[in-house]
Amino acid sequence: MKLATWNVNSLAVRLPQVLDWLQQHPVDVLVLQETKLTDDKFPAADIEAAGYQVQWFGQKTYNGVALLSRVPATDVVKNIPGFPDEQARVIAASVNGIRCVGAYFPNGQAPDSDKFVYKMSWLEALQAWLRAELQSHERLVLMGDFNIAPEDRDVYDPVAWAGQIHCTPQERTHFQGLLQLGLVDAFRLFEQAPKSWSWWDYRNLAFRRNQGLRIDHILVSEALRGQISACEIDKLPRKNERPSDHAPVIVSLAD
DNA sequence: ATGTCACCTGGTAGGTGA
Repeated sequence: MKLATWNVNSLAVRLPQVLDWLQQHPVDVLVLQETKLTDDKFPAADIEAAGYQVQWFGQKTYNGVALLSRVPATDVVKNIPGFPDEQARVIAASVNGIRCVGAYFPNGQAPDSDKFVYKMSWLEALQAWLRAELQSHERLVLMGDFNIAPEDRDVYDPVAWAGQIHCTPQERTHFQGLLQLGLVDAFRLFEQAPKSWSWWDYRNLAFRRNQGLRIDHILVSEALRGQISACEIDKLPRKNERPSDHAPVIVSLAD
């Protein structure tokens, strides 16, 4: 079984690339972030024609998430229960006995901004909810755009980025808090090339220079850890014409 | 060089968010 996450930065723009990518990588589950579509505009028919079930949860202009699956997803949850939020950031569902949580974590903008305060409270709520969710769902995968680079080796220039958004101690502490729930960063279960990133700024020729961050992650629960056989970032879509600024991340589970 | 992209409003450019 394969699961993947991809921040597509507008599904209206990127739908052809998503469908192409699914043909090349027929994963069992794909969660999307930054669909940027209201629910009435979501291209469900095109996705279903490609052989996927789909659940979606969006809003105008910003945010928006979706969960695609080969087999029907059940017990769908949208956003964090008990955390009222006007922003559409989370979609969760059970697929093949695995609780799949797709999330678009707040960006946070800057450590001294109101958006950072929101990011911190959102992270608190996420952690509390996942702690409970793990009680009832031993086999759980949390994946998405975390907007957190967990360690300096996840940053192309850790000195320049020290204390900056995605790299603050507060954000990194929250990431560690997720690990302390019993989740593990699937990417780091395997030997990886140095300077492996999942996001490159559109500016500054950042992709050509490989100046990026690893901020898209797949965390798996302890009950699944022994089944994880691979975790990779697929850089190829970032080379497309009109690419998303993020690359997909894929995890493979042995049956 | 903060050198781009996507989306909005309200027009044919400017602001916002990432």
